[in-house]
Amino acid sequence: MDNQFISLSSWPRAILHLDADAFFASCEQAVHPELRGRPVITGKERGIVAAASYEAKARGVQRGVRLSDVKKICPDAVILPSDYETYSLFSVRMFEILRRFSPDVEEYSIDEAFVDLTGLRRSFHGPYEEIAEKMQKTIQQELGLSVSVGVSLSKVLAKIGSKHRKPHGITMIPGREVHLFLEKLPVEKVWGIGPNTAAFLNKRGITTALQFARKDGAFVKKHLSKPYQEIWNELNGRSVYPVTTETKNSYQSISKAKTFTPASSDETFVFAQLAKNLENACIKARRYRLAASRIVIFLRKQDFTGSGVELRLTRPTAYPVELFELLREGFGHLYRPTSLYRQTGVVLAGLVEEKCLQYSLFDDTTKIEKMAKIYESVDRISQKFGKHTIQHAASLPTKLQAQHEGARGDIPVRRAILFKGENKRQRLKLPMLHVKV
DNA sequence: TCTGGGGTCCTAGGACCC
DNA sequence: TCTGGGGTCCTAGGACCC
Repeated sequence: MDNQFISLSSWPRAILHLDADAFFASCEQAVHPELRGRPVITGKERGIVAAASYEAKARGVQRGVRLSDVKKICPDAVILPSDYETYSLFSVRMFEILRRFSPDVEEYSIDEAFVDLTGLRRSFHGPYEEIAEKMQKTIQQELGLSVSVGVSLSKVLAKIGSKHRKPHGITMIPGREVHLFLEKLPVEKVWGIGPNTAAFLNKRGITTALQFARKDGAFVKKHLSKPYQEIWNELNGRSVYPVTTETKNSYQSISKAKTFTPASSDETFVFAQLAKNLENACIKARRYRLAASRIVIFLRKQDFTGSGVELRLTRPTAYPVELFELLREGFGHLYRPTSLYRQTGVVLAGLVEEKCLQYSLFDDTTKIEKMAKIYESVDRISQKFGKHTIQHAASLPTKLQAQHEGARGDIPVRRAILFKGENKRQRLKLPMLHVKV
């Protein structure tokens, strides 16, 4: 019989995955009742569809489509800019509702969560399916949002469940039925298996999730790395990914990028965009009390090709004033007056906790402390009166030159640019410059 | 398939030390 | 000077995710 999916290694878990349906568009419809029943699209600021309500999807609108094309397919669509602050509020409230049912809630993304339901039937006096129904209903009633839910033995299986029927579905995948879901599922649809691994598996005759799950452990161990061995276990009903309740409080890297239209070759303007990204990234870093020891900056042209540089700092920092000179230098290596640019970006990497910072003998500690105080005030004021109430002059194009000259000689980061690297190329899809200083 | 603006983790190989 | 065995840290690159 096909009961090999019943977990043998430990007490079977009941993991629930919840995924909000057309989340951004649904939030808009919840806030603006007059939009209910109408095709709603968000992403106006970017010129492409970020999210489409089911009414819009029914008319053939898909994510990523250009808004100019949307108007042809669906002339009556309501097109709105994305309002992340509102969506975040809905998100927080949705997670709060889930915590009424179980303390083990993992906030996986703005519109997705995992909940460990194991053992809750007793206190709930009913089957897991009823818990899922009650959650779905509560979220609908209190927030006006539709969600889809999957419940199974592991996170990977629960995800397959929540995707199985959308919108507003509830899909239970008990151990004895796992194979029925996996046999119809192409292996590349499994969470964590991307095009590359799928191509590899296909070459070995594995095209469905079931074929992968049924492959023997020796094969998996021999040909695949740890993440895929874990997925293989999860598909077989052995839960190896825990539901983690801690909310994120640190980062490995922080990046900010912004695309602008029309493209520009104006040096002052493009640099101002870059400086603004740096400021935003630093604001976020300071909020988490982090400082960067490496910075990647990049420029992209109209066809999205472009180039980047990596800058290494002699001392980690999250204060833009210490970095503008470097930024200028790095920018100088990338910028070509004859190119039209569409995007600039900054990545703060090598992040370390502020409290772990050690100053070397050469650092002017009183100066650094002074700067810390200034930025504390800046951050406080920004919080109170909105972002960019206070801004560095370098990100204001007109004042750029004056500020830059004025700042020179006053910058306490002692030097820093290093260079280089083919690295980040893949992730950013950019060639990195080699700059020796 | 990419769009776009975020992120993560894993692995192999080199540098350096004993 | 070379050989060898072992450990640790760092980096670049790869693959995926929402």
